[in-house]
Amino acid sequence: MNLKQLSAHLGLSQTTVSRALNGFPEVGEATRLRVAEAARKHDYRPNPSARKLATGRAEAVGFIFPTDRNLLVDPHFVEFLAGLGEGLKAHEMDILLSPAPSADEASAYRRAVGGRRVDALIVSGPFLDDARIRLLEQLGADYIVHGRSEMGIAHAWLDIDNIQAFRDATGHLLDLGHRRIALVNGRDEQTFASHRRRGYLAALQHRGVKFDPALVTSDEMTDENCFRATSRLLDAHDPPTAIICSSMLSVLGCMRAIRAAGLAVGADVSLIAHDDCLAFINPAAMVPALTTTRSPIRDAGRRTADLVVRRIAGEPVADLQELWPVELVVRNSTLPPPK
Amino acid sequence: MNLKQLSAHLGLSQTTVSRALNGFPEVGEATRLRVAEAARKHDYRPNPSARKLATGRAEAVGFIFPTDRNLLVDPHFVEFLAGLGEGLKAHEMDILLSPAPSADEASAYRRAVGGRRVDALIVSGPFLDDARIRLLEQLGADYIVHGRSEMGIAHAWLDIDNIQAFRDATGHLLDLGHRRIALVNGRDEQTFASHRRRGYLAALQHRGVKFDPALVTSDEMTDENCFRATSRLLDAHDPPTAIICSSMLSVLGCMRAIRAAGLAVGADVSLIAHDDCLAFINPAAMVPALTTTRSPIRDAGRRTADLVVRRIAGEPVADLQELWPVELVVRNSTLPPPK
DNA sequence: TGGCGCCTTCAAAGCGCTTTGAAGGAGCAG
DNA sequence: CTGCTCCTTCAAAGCGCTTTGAAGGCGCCA
Repeated sequence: MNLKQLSAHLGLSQTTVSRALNGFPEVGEATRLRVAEAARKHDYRPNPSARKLATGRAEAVGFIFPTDRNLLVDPHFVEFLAGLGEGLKAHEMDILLSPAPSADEASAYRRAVGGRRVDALIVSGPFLDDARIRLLEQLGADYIVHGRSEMGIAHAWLDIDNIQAFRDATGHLLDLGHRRIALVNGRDEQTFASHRRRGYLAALQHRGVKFDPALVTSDEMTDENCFRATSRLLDAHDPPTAIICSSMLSVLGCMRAIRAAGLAVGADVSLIAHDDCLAFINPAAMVPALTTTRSPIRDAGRRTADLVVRRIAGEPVADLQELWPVELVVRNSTLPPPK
Repeated sequence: MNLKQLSAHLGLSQTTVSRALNGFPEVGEATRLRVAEAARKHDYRPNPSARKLATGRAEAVGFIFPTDRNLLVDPHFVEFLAGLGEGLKAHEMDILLSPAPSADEASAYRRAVGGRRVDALIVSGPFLDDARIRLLEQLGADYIVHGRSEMGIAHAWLDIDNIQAFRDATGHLLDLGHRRIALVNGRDEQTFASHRRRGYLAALQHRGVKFDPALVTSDEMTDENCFRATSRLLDAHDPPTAIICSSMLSVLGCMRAIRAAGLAVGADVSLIAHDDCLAFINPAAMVPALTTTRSPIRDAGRRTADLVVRRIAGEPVADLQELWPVELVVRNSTLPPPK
């Protein structure tokens, strides 16, 4: 059943039916009801390709994900995408997924934009200086960043306040009496890692605690890397009494390392991780229950859908920048340092 | 730059240019070269919506993923999708992602099919009796299953040989002298779990080892569930000396439970897990290195792309069924049982 | 030289929708 | 009853591509 058939069936023109269905004001109320009823009865669905061709919009948002980099963040992507999809559904938009190896990333972006397959793109896991953003800007494409970059290009973004989050986490540990606090962080080029480091430093400075560079590690956030980093930290001659880890997925590596060193999480070494609320990993159910900085990444995805729709509608990027506060959830893994 | 402009520029008709670009035989070789050259020079890319409208194809494959079920499998989806995307790119097809809560799943499938947004759908993580397959069959849609169902409906599928895999794993443990072998498995309704159980049983039977139902658990494969299941198993009066776990992601829970019971992985309790080769979790790097049954899920995704394209082209489902053997990789977590 | 067939190219008709510009009809003031 | 406005509906022109059916040009054979 297409528009032509439907309108013939109704004895109306395609124009009127189309307008009735799309909520234009110049259609009589009685007519609109008749049309809506008939459309439902015949399960009429406009052909998306035809609509796209006529309107020039793609009715889809592109998400290009690296297949060989940021390996750990995969689950985060999924959770974010779940939210994004939920949010986009309300706008009848789809997600177009293009996996691409990082070497090919640029061409994947070009293909998506040049091929008019999408109306906008989502940039995820941004770097302080991000080549993708530069490229999209140059191509004149609409996009929105989950996170932020700091390269002097104003863009639409939605980010959590990583600085505040890690300032609070560090502050909490300082309150408990810790002075040797380690930060097991992501790569420095990534904005989130940089911000977390800044928050950590700000808290130390605020309390006048001297910063020891040996207590900060930065690397791809894998379970293995965190295990090693933690082992090294604990083996040092003046080991930390508390550790803040940038990811729930890799904090398991920290916990293993703490136990492998014959220490107890909480009693001997306090532990905090950032929790994006991945569905399959629950800090409250760990032993001991883990103190976290918490911000559901799925909510961010859902909200990003709204922002991207507004961006496509032409809202200026300056109005499309949101910073979300992060909650500190204190559980049992943070205790005063041992005497 | 569109077809009209390009053909005007070349002094040719749209027909000829279109055919030249799409490799039809009735175009002179010289003309074809001229056209290809001009297309490249002007970076001409056909408008996908227009092409879709004209051909009636969507040039996209749909993937509907549950946002509230199978929580653990998210990372598997990503890895599979990475492969699928790689494979589809060669055919200039896209992946259309629709997250949907399981309650809404049917409507998501209907929307994808009825809305002609996709040419085919991928069904992932199938159940022995799967409502999605029933629905797609009823809608007359093309689809391919990653895994299999067993409901008397012939469908296209690509699956790994879970029966063989777990028969081999169990056989390996029996060879080492184990007799109390536990299986920490997924939910029984899922085909992969059912097959693994079958393989496990077949190996026991083959060696004449009596099956003890108390040694088999089946539940959603989360880290937490596996931790609990393993703890319970080890607490029982006649605990297993070996455990086979259905997932790399949750085997960490098993390892924690083994250690929490004061036992050593390998020396006290042998451990095998199935490894889908997720990028961020590496059995060889664990301590001890984990024995696994191994089959890269990304390869499966890549191959599925080919199968789905062939399905769309009209190949009968009977020709589109592939069973992949699974490799047993013996590492350090499987040793003879303690005396 | 005429006629046949093949190779190449073309004009034009869709594909199913949106949207412009215009027309029909009802209601009201003059 | 006429003329005007406003409300509703319509016919038709795209959107950019594919594909059908037809025609032009050429070599070849008789």
